[in-house]
Amino acid sequence: MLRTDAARNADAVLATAARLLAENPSVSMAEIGRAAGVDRSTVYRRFPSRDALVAAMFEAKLDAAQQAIDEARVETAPFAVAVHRFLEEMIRVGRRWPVDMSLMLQDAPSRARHDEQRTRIERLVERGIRDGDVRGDLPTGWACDVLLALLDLAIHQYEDIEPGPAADLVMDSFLNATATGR
Amino acid sequence: MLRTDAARNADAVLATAARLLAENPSVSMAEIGRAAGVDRSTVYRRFPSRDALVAAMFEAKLDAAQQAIDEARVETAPFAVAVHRFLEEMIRVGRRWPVDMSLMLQDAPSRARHDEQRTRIERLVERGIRDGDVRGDLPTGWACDVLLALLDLAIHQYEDIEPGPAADLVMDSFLNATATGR
DNA sequence: CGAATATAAGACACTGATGTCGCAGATCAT
DNA sequence: ATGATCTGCGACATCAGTGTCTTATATTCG
Repeated sequence: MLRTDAARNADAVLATAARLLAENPSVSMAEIGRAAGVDRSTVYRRFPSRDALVAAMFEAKLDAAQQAIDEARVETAPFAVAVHRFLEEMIRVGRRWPVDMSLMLQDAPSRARHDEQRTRIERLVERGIRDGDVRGDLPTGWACDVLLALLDLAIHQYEDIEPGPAADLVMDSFLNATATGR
Repeated sequence: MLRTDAARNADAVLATAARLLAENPSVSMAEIGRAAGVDRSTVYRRFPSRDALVAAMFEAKLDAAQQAIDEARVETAPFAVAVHRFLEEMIRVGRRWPVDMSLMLQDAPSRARHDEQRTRIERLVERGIRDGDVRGDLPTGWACDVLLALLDLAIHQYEDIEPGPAADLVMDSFLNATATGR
């Protein structure tokens, strides 16, 4: 078990890494450590390599995303409710872990988790199509991609809007963008 | 004046750099050269430094974008026509130069050009709001950001859709997402 | 308090990328 | 064809980042 100060440092390093890597994917371990208020050697003590740090950070983000999707009950809640809960929680997650998942290139285990989470959202949107809430005459995946693109927008470029209202906004644009005629 | 083979090599290096940098912002000069079919020293012969190569590549992309915006007559053509022409041409530009403009961080002159181009699109969307084609009750810039986010989607994730139909799709989602009630 | 654990600081070897140079041979233009 | 230009190849110095190690000091916690 980690001592409390050591655990606090490890958390700070992870959060700082997410923040710096979001802006510059090739930040050095020294810079991450400095920004987190610890020495470079301390970073290496907790994470044996740069890759290990990056992987751990993605795991932390994936954990948070997992919880958000689970709590949104995307498989069982009514469509609109599920989408909105997913959006609001994911806006929080995305802002706490601003790093983009596309940096996680061929990290097999993390990629599998990420793909699985994405699949659950795809299924949610497909349910929206079956229920008549979303148009079905669009290219496969388009509605889902639009939803996620709008989500990214709300996360990174409208940070002054609180998660709740931001989710409202994304939801509104998404439903209109992919609305059925009825 | 450059000899024709030298010019062809320079073009290949620029295009290859855009492609590789899009996937990995820290590709080496050697890798870019190899992918472009020339030696590392040839890359350095044409571009005195890595930064110079990256800057030249962004300039090439900005030139193409400039032409697309000019030809779309975004200030004078009817709103829907201007938007569609802009989208279709920018899809071509974005696919030929897949690198993301956010990598161009503090390159002052290029950034100014980019900001200027973006401002012209913002003004186009504002005209759409004045004309009643786009809702005006959204946060400032939201409609424009949605348009550009959908454009990025069409450029990078639906490459099998031709520029024309892809522009139709983006246009449709954009107009619905930001539609006025009327 | 005192033992266990965490830390900063510095030295070190290693690697890979950058940028420069010279040269022999290939390629283009006229 | 022949002079000018371009190229690949290899060598080289330089630099920054990685990862390892040791040591002396600081912090936590029982």
